[in-house]
Amino acid sequence: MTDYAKTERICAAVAAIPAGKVATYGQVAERADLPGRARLVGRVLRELPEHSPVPWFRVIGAGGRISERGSPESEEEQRLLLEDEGVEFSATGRIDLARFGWRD
DNA sequence: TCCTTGACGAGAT
DNA sequence: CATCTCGCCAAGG
Repeated sequence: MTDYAKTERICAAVAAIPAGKVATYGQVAERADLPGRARLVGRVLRELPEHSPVPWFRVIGAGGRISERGSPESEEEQRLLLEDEGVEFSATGRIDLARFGWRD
């Protein structure tokens, strides 16, 4: 399995998340047939080009929180994009996976 | 080639 | 809730 194929599968898994729902890194990894490779998912999303059609913002950490990265602007952008789709955040900034978590 | 760094995660303390 | 440890592994130094 080439690295390119892994990236493709991860992007496909992310693209499969319906609007208004969110999935965890680990969930995406499983879906991409790469169980236990959550970090790789984070890597791939980090490398995505600016205007990628991949809905990277629908991927959050297992705790229902937006993962930290260098810039707070990007995290804020993610929150706004999700809120635009109807995803709600608690007062502590967490998303209720029971309500907005993606399941087939 | 070795070592460090992570958009991670589950479990233990 | 805050740390820590460990498993995972691609990239870059």
